[in-house]
Amino acid sequence: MGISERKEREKQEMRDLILVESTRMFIEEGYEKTSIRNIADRIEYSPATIYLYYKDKDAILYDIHEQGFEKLSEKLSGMAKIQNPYERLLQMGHLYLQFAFENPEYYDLMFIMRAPMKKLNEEKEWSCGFDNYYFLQDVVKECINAGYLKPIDSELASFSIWSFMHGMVSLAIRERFKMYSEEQVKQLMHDSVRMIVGMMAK
Amino acid sequence: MGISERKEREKQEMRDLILVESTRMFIEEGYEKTSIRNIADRIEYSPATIYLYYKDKDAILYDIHEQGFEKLSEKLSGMAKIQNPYERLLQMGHLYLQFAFENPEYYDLMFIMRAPMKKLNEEKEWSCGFDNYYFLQDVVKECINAGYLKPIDSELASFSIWSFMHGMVSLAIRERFKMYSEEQVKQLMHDSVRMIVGMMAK
DNA sequence: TGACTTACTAAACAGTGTTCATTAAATTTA
DNA sequence: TAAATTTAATGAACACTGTTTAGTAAGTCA
Repeated sequence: MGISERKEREKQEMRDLILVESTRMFIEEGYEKTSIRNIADRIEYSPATIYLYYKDKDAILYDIHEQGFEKLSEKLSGMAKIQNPYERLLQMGHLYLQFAFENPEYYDLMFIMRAPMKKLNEEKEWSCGFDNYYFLQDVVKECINAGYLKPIDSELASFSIWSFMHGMVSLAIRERFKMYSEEQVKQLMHDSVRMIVGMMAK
Repeated sequence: MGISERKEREKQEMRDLILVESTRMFIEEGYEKTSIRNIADRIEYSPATIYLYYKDKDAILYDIHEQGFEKLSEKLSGMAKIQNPYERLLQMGHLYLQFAFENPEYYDLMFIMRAPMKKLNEEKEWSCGFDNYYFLQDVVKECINAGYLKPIDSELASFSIWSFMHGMVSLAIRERFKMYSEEQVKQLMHDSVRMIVGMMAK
């Protein structure tokens, strides 16, 4: 029976088509213009068809948000080769900022918007978020064990570092740094990473 | 001419009525249920009437967001009596967290949501935001001058502290701390403030 | 070929922010 | 006081939104 397999394949292709075009619209045209009807127009199907492949709009946003985490992981992978864990931690900070500036819409979806989180309140846990957080914790632990950072609680340190990084990025993305120019904000952010991590260093 | 003054007064009263009831709905019923039509129902006027007193929905949200800053200022005023600037800075941090936990909807509007910022892209500057930031800067400067904090750049330090505080709060409000219970998050936050400010101390 | 299943959609529902012509009331002018 | 004018308020519409459902057309199977 090759037919049912072809159908399965076609169903997956349709889901992909919706996801790819939704993502493109979300990134290129912004959240405002990404409505179910606009997506339907783009893929040349009726709005109702989308609901045969995705439960609701939040489910699409959840999948896009997951893709964002894949992109972030790619970005951070360029950091694994650094031997010194303290240098790795610093680089991780700078790459996080770079990711946020290069993909503000993804970042918004991943860490600020409410919509994608609604999906997992009922079903699954937020594994893509957990993975990155535990990854940070491991680097911090390594830094402490190797004596690069003060002997602080690694969980508390990771919590603080992530909060701090996210604070800078989200204030920038949601336009709360109006007292500074964009250039100033970028400069302050990178200086800030050096200062905060520097203060944790022995 | 008492008539034009009475009219002026009535106009202001109507604006107040809209603002008070919008705020009540926003805080009690949440953002979802605060639509122009719902507000109109509540004040027993037609939706179109609201547009005679507010340019658009964002203008209402801007005024509510300003009220939030007043509430925050009140909260922080309970900190002025502390003589020691380092203790004052620490207390400021804890009060900021307390404000956010007691008024998450206000906090969201003040520092996360895009809507209220749209209004001031054309007209004025974000003075209520500026005031609080400069206030923090002053406390930090005082701490440095009095020798409680390391001789770091006060602007960079304030930038970092605010970012860090906001990061914790906004990750909590937008439900990104799913790896912790609510109690754990609160504990981590307050511990975190002590640790970060502690590391800036001499 | 006829029965059944699947894929798709037009149309509707209930909601949103916003605008505008019209009405009714208050105020000013003659 | 009566007429003219200004002001305040609204019903109804516009152009959207996410979502559901009944109905159609095409593909698959017996």
